[in-house]
Amino acid sequence: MSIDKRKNIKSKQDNIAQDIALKIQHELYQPGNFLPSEYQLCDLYGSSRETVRKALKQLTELGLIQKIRGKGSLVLDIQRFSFPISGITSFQELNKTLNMNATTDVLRKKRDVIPSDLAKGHVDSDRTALHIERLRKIENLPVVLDEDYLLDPPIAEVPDEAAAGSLYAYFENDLGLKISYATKEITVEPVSKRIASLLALGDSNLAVVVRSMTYLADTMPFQLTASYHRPDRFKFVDFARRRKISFK
Amino acid sequence: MSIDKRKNIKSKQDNIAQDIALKIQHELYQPGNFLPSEYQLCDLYGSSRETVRKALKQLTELGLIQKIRGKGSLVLDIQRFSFPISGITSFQELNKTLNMNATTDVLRKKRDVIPSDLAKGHVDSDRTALHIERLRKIENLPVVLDEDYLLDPPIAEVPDEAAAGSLYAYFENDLGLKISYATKEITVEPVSKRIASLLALGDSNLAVVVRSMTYLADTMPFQLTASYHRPDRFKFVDFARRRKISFK
DNA sequence: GAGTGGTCTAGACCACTTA
DNA sequence: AAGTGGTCTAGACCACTCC
Repeated sequence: MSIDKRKNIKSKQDNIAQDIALKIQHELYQPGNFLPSEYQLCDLYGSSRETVRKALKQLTELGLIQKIRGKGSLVLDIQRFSFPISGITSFQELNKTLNMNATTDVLRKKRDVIPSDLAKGHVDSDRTALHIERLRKIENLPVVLDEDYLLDPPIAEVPDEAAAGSLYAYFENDLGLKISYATKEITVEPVSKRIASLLALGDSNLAVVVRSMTYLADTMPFQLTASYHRPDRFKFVDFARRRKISFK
Repeated sequence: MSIDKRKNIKSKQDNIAQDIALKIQHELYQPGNFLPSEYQLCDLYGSSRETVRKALKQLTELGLIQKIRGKGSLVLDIQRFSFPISGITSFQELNKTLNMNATTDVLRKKRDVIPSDLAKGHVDSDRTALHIERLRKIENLPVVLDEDYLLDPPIAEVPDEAAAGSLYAYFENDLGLKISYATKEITVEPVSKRIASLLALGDSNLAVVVRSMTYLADTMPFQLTASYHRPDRFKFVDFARRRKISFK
C-alpha cells in the first residue's frame, strides 16, 4: 500500500469534498441533479464508502447538497443568495470570492488596551493587544469599520502588508496558526460621533455591530473584533440545519 | 405524497450525543475539563469508536466541545453566551429553553398572497399561502413581529393552539414533517407605519428584518418568514467553525 | 428486486501529548 | 512508552425509492 505522505495537510475526505464542491461551483454538477451515487464516488476516488460519506457530510453542512434516502445526493441551488457567509470568513476572502471592488484603509496599528465591551467575559480587562483599525470601502463608499484586537501570545506583530490585505492568510500561512472557531454576536447600537462620521451615517447614529471572539484549535483566544456596519449596506446570510440535539 | 407520521427514532450516535450534551448542560462534565476518552465512551455506551466519534462530531459542531489531538475532548464554556441560537430554533423553543417570560398574540391567520419581497427568487409569486401574523412580547413589551407564510402542500391548516404555541412542534410531532434546513438573511430596513406602531418603535422606523425560507428533508420549501425585530432588543448569537473547503 | 442512502462495527495505522 | 484523537477500510444490515 503506497501512501502519499507529502506535506499535503488535507485528508482524503477533505480532498473529495473540495473536488466535488468545485465541480458544483463550476456547474459540472448542476442544481436539481443528483451527484453520482456513493458507491460510484468510491470508485471515482478510490476510497471506502465511509470516507466518501464524510466528504458528503461536509457538503451537506455547507448547504451545497441535500441527501435523500433511496434517491441520492441532490445539488441545491445556492446561487440565489450570496455564498455561505456564515462560518468564519474574512472580508478579504469574501472580496476575492465575490469580486467586490473593495479597498481597505488601515487607520491604526498600535498596542492598545482592549475596550471593556469587547473584553467583557472573554479575557482579562487591562490586557493590551495589537489594535488594528481598518475602514472598508466598496466602490469608494465606507461600509465597515473593523476594530481588531490581536492577543500577544500568539500574535506579536503584524506586517503592514498583512494589515492591508488578509490577516487570516498571514496567520494561517505565515504564522502557521490553526484558526478553529469563533463566537459571534450581532446587535444594533448607537455609535460614537467618530464612528458615525467615518461611516458617513449622516443624521442617524445607529450601526450594526458584530462582535466576535476567534479561537485557535487549542482553544486559545487570539482575536477580538468589533465590526461596525452601515445599516443600509449590512446583510448577513446564513444556512442552517435543524439540530437533532435538544436542551430541555 | 404520503406523510410519515411515525416518531423519529434516534440513532445510537444521536442518543450518545444527546446524553453527553445533557451531562454538559447539567455540569456533570464541566467547562475546562476533558470528557472521558473515546475508548472509555465506547465502553460506557457499548458502541464502536466511529459511532462515538460521530456523536462527538455533533457536539463539536454545536460548540459544546473542542477536540485536541493527543489530549482529549475539552468541554467549552458556552454559558457566557446565550445558548446557540443559530441553527433552526423557533421562538417558542427558545422561550422554554431560556425561561423568558414571553407571550404571543396571534393577529392574523388567513390565506393571503405571498408578499413579493419574501417570494422573490424562492417560490412563484401570485401563490397564496396560510399567513400567520404573530406579535411576540417579553415582559409585556413588543419585541418581534413574525409574518409566516405556510405553503399548502404540505400545510393545509393550522389549529389555533399551534399558532399560539409552537408551530414547529405541530409540524414535526403532529404532521410528521421533517424540517431539515433553512436559509436566513438579516438586514436593517425602514418599515411601514403599521409595523413601527406594533413594535412601538417611536420616532424611528428602522427594524431588523430576518427573512428565512425553511425546507423539508425532501427539499420541499414549506415556510417563508419575515421577522421584524425592535433594534434595541435584537441580538443574534452564533457559533461558527472555520471551514476546510475553499472556493477559488 | 435493484439501487440508493443510514447506521454500525472491528480493526488498522498514523500523529500528537505527556510522562 | 502509553494514551489520546485523526483517518481510513471492508463489510454488514437496514430503510427507502423506483420500476
